[in-house]
Amino acid sequence: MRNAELARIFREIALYLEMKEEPFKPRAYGKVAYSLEALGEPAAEIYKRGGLKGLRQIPGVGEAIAEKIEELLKTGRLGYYEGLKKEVPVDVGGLTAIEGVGPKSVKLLYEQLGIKTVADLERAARAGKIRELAHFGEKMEQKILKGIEFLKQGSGRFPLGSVLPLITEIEQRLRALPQVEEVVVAGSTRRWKETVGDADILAVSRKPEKVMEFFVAMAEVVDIQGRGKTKSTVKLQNGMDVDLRVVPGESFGAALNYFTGSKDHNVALRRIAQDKGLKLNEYGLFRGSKRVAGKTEEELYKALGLSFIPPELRENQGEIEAAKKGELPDLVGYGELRGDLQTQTTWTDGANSIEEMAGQAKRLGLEYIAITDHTKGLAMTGGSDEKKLLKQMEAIDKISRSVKGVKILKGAEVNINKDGTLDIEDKVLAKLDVVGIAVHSHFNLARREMTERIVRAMRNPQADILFHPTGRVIQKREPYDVDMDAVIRTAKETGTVLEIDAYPDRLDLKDEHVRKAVAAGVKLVIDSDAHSVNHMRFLEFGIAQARRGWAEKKDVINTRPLKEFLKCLKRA
DNA sequence: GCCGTTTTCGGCCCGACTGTTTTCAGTCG
Repeated sequence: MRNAELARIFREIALYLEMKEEPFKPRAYGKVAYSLEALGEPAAEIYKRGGLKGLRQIPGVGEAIAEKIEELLKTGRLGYYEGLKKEVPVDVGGLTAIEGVGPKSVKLLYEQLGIKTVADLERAARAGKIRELAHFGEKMEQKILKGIEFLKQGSGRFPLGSVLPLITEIEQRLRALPQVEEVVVAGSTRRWKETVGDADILAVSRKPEKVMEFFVAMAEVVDIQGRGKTKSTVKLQNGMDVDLRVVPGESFGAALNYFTGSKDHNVALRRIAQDKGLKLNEYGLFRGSKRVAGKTEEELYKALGLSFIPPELRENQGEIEAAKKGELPDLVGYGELRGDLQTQTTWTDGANSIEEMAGQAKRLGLEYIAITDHTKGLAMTGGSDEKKLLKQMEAIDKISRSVKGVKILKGAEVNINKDGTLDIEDKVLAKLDVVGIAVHSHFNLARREMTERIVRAMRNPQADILFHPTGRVIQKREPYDVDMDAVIRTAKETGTVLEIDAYPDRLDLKDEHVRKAVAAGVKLVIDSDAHSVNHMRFLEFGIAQARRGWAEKKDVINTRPLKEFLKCLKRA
């Protein structure tokens, strides 16, 4: 059973317990669901290796839940869950996914009208039966129907790269208002999460009504889900929700902190405040009614006895403990990259020439760029064979004579064959400055076969960098089934560099892999995987990904000057 | 049901907005 399925079951249990008004237990189950989703490896693997004791290492898993996971893994069923389901046999997950419908409503709808599914609810609402219930009314009935409509459109989460331009535009519009003193995008966008469910924008203003008026009237708004003096939520044409919160200046730091999250991080901070006899909310840190901090995030963390925690780390994954001890990593900074090691040109499937890509690198302030077109295994892109590759090397030499201010490195994105060999002869690879290797075919090999294939390729003395190591495309393609611990071990053993692919749909390695690689002392590069000059701006997404994996400047070798960078490669 | 450099028992984050109510419960983030 996969983690996502385990998580779904525990989340449903939490909802059932909430229906029964059980105190505290719902939180415990909900937390475990979240924790399972965030887990780097299958719980089944953990159980196989470490049994019940292993499971209890998972955050939020104690004796009782460990046994429940065991039962699910062994039998595929859970008696406790089935018992709850029998009491109130409804699609609680589906029903509570409707905006405005929670577990209490689900219970009432079932008891009063026998509603079990979203389809039942839609029928009842259309028939005007909802408004007749106590605590419901005509407005709730309409809200439910609207919620079901939105659900059918299936919006969900968005890759950050696909919505960031719009979010930034809204931010700029708000900033231009005369009533607005300050605007910041907070939430998962500020934490640079791979995908965002909604956008959270924070503004400082003494006239919040005017700001709200403008916000809910924007052209992209298709629905106003909430509108108050200080907080409003709208849904945009593309299905994304945007929250705007307006606070006074003296609360800005506390509000920014609260609104940036993550939720778990916030809860942990509030616990620390409690322990110190303080209270933390979005208006500040208070001792009694006296505000002791809140204007800036810096003073807030300081008052809690913590060093400042960069937003990318705020996931309650050990950053608070590290901040307490003053042991936070000195994260690699935006703008610290000196080179880009994966770019494609018109020689294969890129949109721009070698000269144009080099020119863009220079404009972006880079010192070097590797041209890494595909090789012959990827026939559809016109991938290079040995002959074409040698010809491209000559072309680069020629171009280099006229292009000043940026060094063009000769490279390739070499295909890893099914058996782990490479599709270009070693003696030709040896002539290149940088050799990247990557899987582009046979994505569905079994875990062991895929792992052996990639490990074998990494052992090739010509293979400098493993490009996009797991091959996932966010919301489109699952990662290949590869044992990343083995890949990280092999990288360390062989001196192979692992790539963080900055392309916003890839962001591969994932944050947790980056963190493991960094802990193992593996060298990393951050590349744009650009197929046009415009894509080279994606590098900042890769830097964000590295930061979310706790990477420092020293871990990322393309922060170094060219000569030093080249010395870090295996073949140097 | 989980968790612990104040705790192995006694705690468990905090507030805005909505809709339905005449003072609050439910939902959401």
